[in-house]
Formats: sequence, structure tokens, C-alpha cells
Amino acid sequence: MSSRRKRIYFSSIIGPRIAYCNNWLLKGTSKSPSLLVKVNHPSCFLFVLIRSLSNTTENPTPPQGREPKPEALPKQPCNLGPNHLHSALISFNRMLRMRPLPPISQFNKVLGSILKMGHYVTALSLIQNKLQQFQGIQVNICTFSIAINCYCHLDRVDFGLSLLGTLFKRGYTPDVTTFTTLINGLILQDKTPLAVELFKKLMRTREIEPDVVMYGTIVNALCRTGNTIRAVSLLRIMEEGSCKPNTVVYTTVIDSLCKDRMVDDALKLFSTMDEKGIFPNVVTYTSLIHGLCNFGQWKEATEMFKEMLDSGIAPNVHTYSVLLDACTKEGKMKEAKGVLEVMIQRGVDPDLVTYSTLMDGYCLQGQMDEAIRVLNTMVERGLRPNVFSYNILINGYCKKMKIDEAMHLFQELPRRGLKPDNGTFNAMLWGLFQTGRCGAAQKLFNDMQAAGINLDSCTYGILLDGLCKNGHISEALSLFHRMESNGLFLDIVKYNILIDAFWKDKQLDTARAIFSNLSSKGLQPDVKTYTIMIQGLCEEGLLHEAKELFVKMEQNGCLADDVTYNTIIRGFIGQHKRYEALILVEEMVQRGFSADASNSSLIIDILSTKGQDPALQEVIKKFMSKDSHKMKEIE
DNA sequence: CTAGGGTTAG
Repeated sequence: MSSRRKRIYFSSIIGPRIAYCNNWLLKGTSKSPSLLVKVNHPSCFLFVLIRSLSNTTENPTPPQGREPKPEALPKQPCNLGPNHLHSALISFNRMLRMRPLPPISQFNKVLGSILKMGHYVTALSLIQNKLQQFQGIQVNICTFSIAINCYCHLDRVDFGLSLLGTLFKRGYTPDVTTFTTLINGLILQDKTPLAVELFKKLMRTREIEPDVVMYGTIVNALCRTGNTIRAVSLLRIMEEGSCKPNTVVYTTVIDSLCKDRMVDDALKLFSTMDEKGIFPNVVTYTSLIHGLCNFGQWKEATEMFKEMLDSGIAPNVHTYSVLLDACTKEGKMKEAKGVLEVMIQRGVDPDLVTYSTLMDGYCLQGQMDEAIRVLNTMVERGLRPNVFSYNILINGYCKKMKIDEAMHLFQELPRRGLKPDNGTFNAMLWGLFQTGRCGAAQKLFNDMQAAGINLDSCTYGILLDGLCKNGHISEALSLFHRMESNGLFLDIVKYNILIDAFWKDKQLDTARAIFSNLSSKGLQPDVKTYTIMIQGLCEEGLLHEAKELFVKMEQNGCLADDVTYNTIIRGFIGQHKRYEALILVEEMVQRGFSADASNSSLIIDILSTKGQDPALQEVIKKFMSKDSHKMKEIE
């Protein structure tokens, strides 16, 4: 199974996004920000701050009568990577020709920088071919550690381990760094149990005295496997012991707490750092800003950003990408572009992730032309889009039902040397099903299996939903039963799909029965389950029951979301209960949600009749003041 | 200054 990090990744890129417009059913349940906090909508705090950054720091108004100071602009071309490698290689080769030869430490320095640039194969080949074979230079344990690290980053931790054997045989003694490298390599390849075993063995035999980096690596292992609480315990143990945690260890735990939706605990730990005199760095701030943005806590995020700047810590490409992402998630594309401009102005080069984030934002807005434009900009700037970048676009096209364009990109992948992954196939499958091309979907699903692509929970959700939506309920059911007998992915999402399908198929009793039996399966209805039930009831004209369930869901601790409100409001309008509908509209707007497209026009219809009821007039006024542009539409 | 290892974004 994949690590927690990967799960979050997929659920955030493909899962919820696929569902965003048309298929809200499949949307992930627990990872989306709590809707309560959305009440303080204005994410503009951030944008104002970012804007002010560009105005005050980069373009100061020159004081009268003085020359504007020439700025020491660290503007760099963005594709320095290969050039850096080039110069590293030149100095390496120069060193090889020097007599006497420089000490091994000098070679290791250059190798280390090549490793940091990510040119693992190059570093390995330099060690093997240049140092050892021809020159007979005596490598040392640092060189071995570098080589092991290269193997780990190439997903060959097994080679790393055998290199450990080799160095033992040749009489070298691995040190704490060598072992930390290996432990981390195991973690990176989701072999955390092995990593922990190795760590424990080292502790038992007292071969190695662990240092803060080794502890930090283990803390990271715990965090990545969802054991954040245990990571916190280890942090506490370190605090008591002689090996005190440093900024990295704290940051690792803080980030993990944020990802586990425990932002408050993260903030508490953050303040502990202060008390202990451990300084947060750019990673610490970026993790916290990210966590706060994810939960719509714009004000707090802005304060954190300000605090970071006040401490003299410069935002880096990660920080800006987080801010840009926050803008796009709010649909504030102008501001997102603003972030991009500011970062470039301040000499921070946007990278693959930054541009992909921006592309994703445009896709979310349905502005595919803009998204493609970003792709081109990215290529012009020397960045090579990867499979994730393409997944974003394919997904964007599928959402717009432009399946031919999506298919075109899909077929483009191999030509660009890219291999479609789980996310690519899921996006395509969804698109094919939604455009009614079940045969093509079936074929693609076969291809997917033939290619050995991992089928995840999301894949099964797309299949179930696709079959149901295209009228193949019995096939969906047999798939469901196969999943049941294999014990696979039967979460609330899958039940939601079925319940919805049965309502749509007018099998009301079956839908109700599945709903009432959820708890016997150990499942809790989520906001979507309730909304599906409410929608079904509304469509059957059972408004009273729908309203009851609407009340009951919140009593059960499940808050209604924008879709729930829009669903029940549509139900009331459909039964000509205008007054009650508008009361709900008001409640919805107060909670920070707004009417969807179909409801907007219905509500405008009601308002344009300008009902005579004075109570209704009051409600209308409140609604109108929140949405002035809609008022214009009416007049 | 003092090689090599751990933390962040799509």
C-alpha cells in the first residue's frame, strides 16, 4: 500500500477534483476544508499582503532629489540546472588532472552537489568510472554514503544495502550518516517497518549513537505512516534526553499535524518552539501557512506570512506555490497570477509545481485555453511538464466533457516520454463514462489492468458511478458484490453511489434500505449521503421528510454544505414554497455558501416577481445585499 | 570554512 503522503496526494489531485463540477458524489469526504470556517470568506487578506510586498519592497518610490538605488536583483534564468551540472563536471574533471590529486573530501564536495541537483546516475558513474576504476583514488565512507543515497533516490535501496555489504568487506566502517541514508531510503520506498527494524537493531547493538538527524528521520517515518501521535511522543522523549530536537524535527511534526487536520495542535507546537528558543525556518512557516489555507483560515495564514517576513525569512518557491494554490482554490485567478508576478519580481523562479498549480486553477475555472497557455509558458521557460501536469489538463478537459481533447493529450503522453499513471487513467475513465462511452471506458479499463496500473478506491468509485449513470445498475451491483467479497474499498463513497442510483432508478425502498443499514456495516452517512437522500425525497415530493432529514443530519453532527442547501432549496422552489425557499437561501448565504447556477436563475425569477408579502421583501433585501451583481441582472 | 544523512508546494 502507498504511504499516507501518496494517499493525500491522489485524493487532492484527482479524487475531489474530478468530482468538482459534475460528480460531486465521488468527491473525497474528509479532506476538504471544514465548511464552518468558510464563513470568513475573504481570502483577500493574503492577496493584499502579497500585493504590498511587490509595491513596497521591489518598487520603492525613489525619494525626491536622490537617485533611485540600483537594486541588487537576484534575477536568474530559470534553467540553470543543467549549467550547474556542467560546471560541476568541469571542476570534477579538472580535479582529476591535478597533480598531486586533491584530497577525497574535495571530490566528495562536488559529488554531493551533483547529488543535490538530482543527477544520481551521473554521480554514481563518476564514482564508479572515474574515481575507482581509472584513477584508483581512495574513496572513503562519505563517498559510499553519497553512492548509497544515489541508489536510494533511484528507488534502488536494495543496491544501497548491497553496497553496505561491499563496504564492510573492504574494511570500511559505516557511520551514523551511512545508516541514516539507508533508513531514509527505506522510508522513501514505503518500507518503513524495515527502516524501523534497522534503527532498533542499531540501538540494540549500540553500534551507532543516533544523532538528531537519525532521530529526525525516524520521526519522519512515523509521520509518513500516519503515526503522528507517536512522532509527537518521540519528540517529547528527545526533549527530555540529551539529543534535543531541532527545527527540522519540529517542522516535520508540525507539517504532519497540519496534514492530519490538527492545525491547532500544530500551532501549539509552533509556540513551544519559541519557548525553547528554536527558530522556525521557511519550511516551518510554509507548512503552517499551507495548513491554515487548507482550512480557510485566511486571516491566520496572512498573519503567519507576515510574521515570517518580519523574522527576516524570505518566502521561497514552495511558499509562493502554496499561496498561489490558495488563490486558485478560491477561484481568484487574477490574484494567483499576481503571486506569480511577485515571485518572479523577487527573483524566485516558478517551477514545475508552481505552473502546474496555476494550470490546475484555470482547469477548475473551466478556462482550458488559459491552462494550455500556462503549459506553453512553462515549456518556453525550459521546464518539462511531467505526467502530473498532463493529468491536470486531461482532467480539465474531461470535466468539460471535451473527451476528444483529453484523448488527444492522453495519446500524446508516450510521445513525450511519459507513462500514464493511475491518475491519468482515472481521469480518462471518468470522462468516457460521463460522455456515455461505456464501451471505450471498458476498453480503457482493460488497458489499464494490462499496463499493470494500480487500481485504487477512486478507480472503483468511477467504475461504479459510471455504470450506474449509464443505466447498467445490475453490472454495477455485480461489481459491488465482487468488491464486497474481496473486501475492497467499500467505503461510504461507494454506498452513496448506489443509493443515488436507486433513487434515480425509482427503487425508493432499496435506496432507503441501504441508507438505514449503513450503521450495520459500520459506516456513518456523510454530508453527501444525506444530500442524496434529501434530493431523492424532494424529487418524490416528500418535502416534509426531506426537511426532517435536513434537521437530523446536523443533529447527528454532519453539517450541510452548499450542495445540500441548493438541493433542498430547489426542492422547495419546485413545490412553489417560495417563502421557505428564501428563508433557506438566507441561511445559506449567512453560512458563506451561494446559490448554484440553476438555483440562481430560479431565485431571480422569484425575486423579479417582487412578491407583495412584506416578510418576503425583507428576505429578498438580505439576499440581494450579498449579491449585488445579481441585483443588476434583475433590473 | 570543516565532505555524506532528516522537514515544505501541484
